[in-house]
Amino acid sequence: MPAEVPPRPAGPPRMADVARLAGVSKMTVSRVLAGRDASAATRQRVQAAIDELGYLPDAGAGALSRGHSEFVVALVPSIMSSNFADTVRGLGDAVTPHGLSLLLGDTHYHLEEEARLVRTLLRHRPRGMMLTGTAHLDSTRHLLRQAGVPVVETWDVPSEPIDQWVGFSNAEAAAAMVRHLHGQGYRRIGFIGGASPLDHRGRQRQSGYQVALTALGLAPRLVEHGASPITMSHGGEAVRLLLQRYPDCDAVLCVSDLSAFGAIMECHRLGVKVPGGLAVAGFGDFEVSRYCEPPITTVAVDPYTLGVKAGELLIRAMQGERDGNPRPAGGELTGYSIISRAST
Amino acid sequence: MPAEVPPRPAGPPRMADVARLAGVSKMTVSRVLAGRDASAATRQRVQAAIDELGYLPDAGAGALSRGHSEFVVALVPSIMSSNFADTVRGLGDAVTPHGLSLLLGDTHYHLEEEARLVRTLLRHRPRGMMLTGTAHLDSTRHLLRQAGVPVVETWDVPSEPIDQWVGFSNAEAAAAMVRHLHGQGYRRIGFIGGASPLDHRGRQRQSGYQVALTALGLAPRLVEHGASPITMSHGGEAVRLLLQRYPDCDAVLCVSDLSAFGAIMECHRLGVKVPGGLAVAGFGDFEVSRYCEPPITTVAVDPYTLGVKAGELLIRAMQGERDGNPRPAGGELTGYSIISRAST
DNA sequence: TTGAAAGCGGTACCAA
DNA sequence: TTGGTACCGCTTTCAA
Repeated sequence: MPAEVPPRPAGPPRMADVARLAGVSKMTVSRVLAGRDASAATRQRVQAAIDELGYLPDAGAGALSRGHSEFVVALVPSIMSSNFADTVRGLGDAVTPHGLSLLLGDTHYHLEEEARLVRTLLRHRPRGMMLTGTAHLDSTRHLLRQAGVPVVETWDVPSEPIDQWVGFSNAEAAAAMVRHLHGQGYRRIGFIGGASPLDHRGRQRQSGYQVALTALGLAPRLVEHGASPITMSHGGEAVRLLLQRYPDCDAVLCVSDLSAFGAIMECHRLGVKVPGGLAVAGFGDFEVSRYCEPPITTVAVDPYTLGVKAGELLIRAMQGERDGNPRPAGGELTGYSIISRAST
Repeated sequence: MPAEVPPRPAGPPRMADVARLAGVSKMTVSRVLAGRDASAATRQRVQAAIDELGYLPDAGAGALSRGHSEFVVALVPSIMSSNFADTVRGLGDAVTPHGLSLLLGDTHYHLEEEARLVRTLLRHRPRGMMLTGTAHLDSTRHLLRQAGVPVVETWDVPSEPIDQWVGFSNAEAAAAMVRHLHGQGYRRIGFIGGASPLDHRGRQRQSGYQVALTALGLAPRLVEHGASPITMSHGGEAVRLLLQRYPDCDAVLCVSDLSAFGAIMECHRLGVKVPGGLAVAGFGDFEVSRYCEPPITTVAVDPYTLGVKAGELLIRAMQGERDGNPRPAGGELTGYSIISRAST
């Protein structure tokens, strides 16, 4: 068989192919695609050519020419956490209608990995970037500021914001739960958290617990156990340690609903009644807390809306850049609410 | 204040800036970045300039010039499902070490949305694409085949594969669970599934249940309730319906561990003993099934490894393209296992 | 080992 | 309303 001479190096059809088939210039094709001025007849011919060839404009080439991409970055500590997944979903729902696509990065709760991902993903010149949490390496902050890309930090209140933010105070929310338990009559309130210093939100919750407890004149009963992400099994193991070290505990606040659930299940096995023997409260309002037995008292924080709001802030920042307006600084404090259920 | 004349239209530093600062040509910078031939002295000067300017190469421009991008697409029905999130994590862990970034799409269990996402994300000329499930619109298949991008379908066994695949037979796995229940002595086995025809894997599990039941000479007891994604509350509601319609049920297989958990919690409330009054089995081996009381008998399918394998198949296909080898067709059947716990 | 020129696939700008 | 040209930032190719 004789070597065929390929007319073109194969690959998907280009705008030039469409132009040729429609008998117009590339520019006219470009205009039709952008929905700009073109006669009805031309528009139709071009559209026919596009359909026939199955032409899809190259987003990268367009971005290079236009000067900006169509990406928004979402960085989460763990996509496996339904909480963060929900925030990503909210972000997606907010930005995809604007023609933007989501670049996802999972930092695995490592600030170094976060820095690496920021570097890598910044190379794609995203229109905006959502970060989870407010603890970042200096190099990350520096990179982000220098890149000038709109940033939204979420899930916490930054003491030193990179740009915009939307979140709530994990410390205050945990403190509110402590006061709630105190209001219910509990006095020997323990805390089950993770052992990892990297889980900044977990540390904040723990510190809120300690501050509130001290304010009430009570003594802390603390168990730090398990690496992030905190799981149900961590909760089960931690509650054993708690009951061992502090047998007089009448209530415990867990750093996450996952560990609260694990703790309650372990209590079942140990023959400890919940809430009679030990009241158990969680954090995050996971689905499991609503449906388990007993349902778990928790702090609800609405992760989906957090993501939606982050997306809206990014969109607004993008529009501001287009219109030459200064970036709207500051952030938004979102609420949390104590949901009292049968576990306390 | 006199109008300043901007030397450049601002923006991040370009390769030309690095070249100027280092006193070399763009090409030399490009070579240093690619780790190709360059004298040690030059290499050092260039690196110094890169560091000083904080230069990050533009990935889009590079992709345009090189002829291929650095993206892999992950399409899931719902990022909120810890199962699919785990697969995305596996895919990420497999491809990011190769310098690739994840473009995420959430189809919300809609084939039309999937088609839309495939269109949009194909415009970024990804190196590979992971799809969840094997049910797709014809237009989606057509688009993908025409684009010639390596595709891996996951979480099921395609009867008409688009390209490669890695998964297991949801029908067979459900049938195996039915046989397991039968082996435990149960004879009046019900099934709780979703009402949505869009959840193809759910339908497959249901059909596997029916086939196995028929083979055993037993009569089906079916409840279809709730839209995808199936939640814990769906399970609770469905089990009420089941016990109402088929009060003689001695066991039930749920389409997901989530609904199994919801069903068990509802049984607690109804005063139905599990497994004494009703044995409950799930599907998916979610964390909650391991730690709840009683622990749930389920089908384990290892979603993380599914993602890793999908990533490896894509990487291999990419390498094959580079080396001019034909795309390795076919797929990989992954295992599942019945995990017997106290709920049955 | 290094550099100059061309071109990847689009869009902005200006002219017709 | 349409087309030509330059150029976005990088890599490939070829020559020095």
